[in-house]
Amino acid sequence: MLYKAASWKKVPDVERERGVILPGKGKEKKERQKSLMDKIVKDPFLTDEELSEHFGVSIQTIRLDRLELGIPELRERIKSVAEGTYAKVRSISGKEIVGELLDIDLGKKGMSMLETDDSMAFEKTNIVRGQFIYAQAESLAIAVIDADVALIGVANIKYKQPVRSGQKLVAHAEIIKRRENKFFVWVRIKLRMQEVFRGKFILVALDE
Amino acid sequence: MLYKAASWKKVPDVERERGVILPGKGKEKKERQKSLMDKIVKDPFLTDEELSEHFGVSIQTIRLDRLELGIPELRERIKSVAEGTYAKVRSISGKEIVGELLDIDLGKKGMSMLETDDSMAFEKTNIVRGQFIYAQAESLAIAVIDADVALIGVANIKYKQPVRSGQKLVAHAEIIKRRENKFFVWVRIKLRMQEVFRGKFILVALDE
DNA sequence: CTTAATATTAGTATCAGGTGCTAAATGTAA
DNA sequence: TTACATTTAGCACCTGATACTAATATTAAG
Repeated sequence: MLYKAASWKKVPDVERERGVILPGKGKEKKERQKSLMDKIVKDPFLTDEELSEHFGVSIQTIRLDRLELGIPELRERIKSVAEGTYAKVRSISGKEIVGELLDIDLGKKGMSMLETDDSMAFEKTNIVRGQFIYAQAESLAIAVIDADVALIGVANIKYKQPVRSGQKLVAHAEIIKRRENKFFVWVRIKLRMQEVFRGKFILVALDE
Repeated sequence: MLYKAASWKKVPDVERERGVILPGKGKEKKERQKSLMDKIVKDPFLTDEELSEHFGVSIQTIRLDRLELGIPELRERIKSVAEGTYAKVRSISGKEIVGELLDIDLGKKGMSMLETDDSMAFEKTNIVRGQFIYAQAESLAIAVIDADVALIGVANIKYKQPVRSGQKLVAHAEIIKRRENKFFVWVRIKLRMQEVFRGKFILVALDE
């Protein structure tokens, strides 16, 4: 789920729910509230006004519903999305290196560090998903190439050990060969002394 | 960079800068503004009030500085962080299949579709980054395995054609061999009739 | 010292998107 | 008809701003 309802604290004391008799309209209300929760989870950027138009009820009703459901106001929702994803984006964003660039010698070699966390791992086992390790390796490989844009042509990779969330991964990349616009890069990722990933990338630089 | 200054549009016409004579205090101002930009880039969640306290100037001065630097207000900054990352997280989130699961025959084969967008691509060229294509392939490969958790052991992959943002990718995965807890999975990703990715994964199922 | 320009601070009106409260209107089932 | 749930309305207030005007330093140069 993108927008965790569970993270909304301070659900207010809603005395209304005590009511023994639930008149007919209760169904409409319940359905609307269910649908409302759904809609906001899918798109937390909706204002009460937009929601009231969508459901054909007044703004006040939407506010009551949010109160009963413990859904915070728009700004808090946006903030929670921003805060919740701020760290993740740092490590997976296509814009930059996945992980932190520790050292780089353009055209030769580079080094990066990735601090893994729960968001990158399987929930049950805390084992970090391969795609994040791959992304660290790929982005470092691209970074060491001294060219504007580089694409992966071929990759040969091997995961040697599972990585648990919370562990710090250090990646080393080295350009071992170059033929015209083709770069051959080796990337090794270590967890302390142990190698957990090894990959050979062939990258193609595009010049425009 | 986490928080793109470049994405802040509508830099206002600041006539002040025309001034020929720049008195002494100009240095303090410039330094403060540089530092201000830095601070906001590092932490976009700071209000004008907090910033004014930090720099020991009035809120108005902070506002003037923001105006001159083209930095939007707090709420817009938070929103931009949230919006900018919302799509990315959805498509790369470890929780689910990257792309949409179209068909699955557990233990045999599966099919998924990924609609690429700008957030997955290089800005200059619109070419989709390999890690997203890889993530689609990997997650589908894991999905077809009829086991709780599977890890990638080895992967042999090849990107055959660049993919532009906006294009729809259809991935087919097929288990071709199984030896105990090791699964051999082929994944092919096509863009219409053309194959853009081909990979062989060896997955290891973990049972606890 | 005076002047002109810059830099800073102050104050007011206004806005969006709410909260929190009270009160009234509108169902609806018994 | 009544009791209760549900919905709507209205108002004061809040935060973090914008937009604007005006006053007050600060400072370099004549």
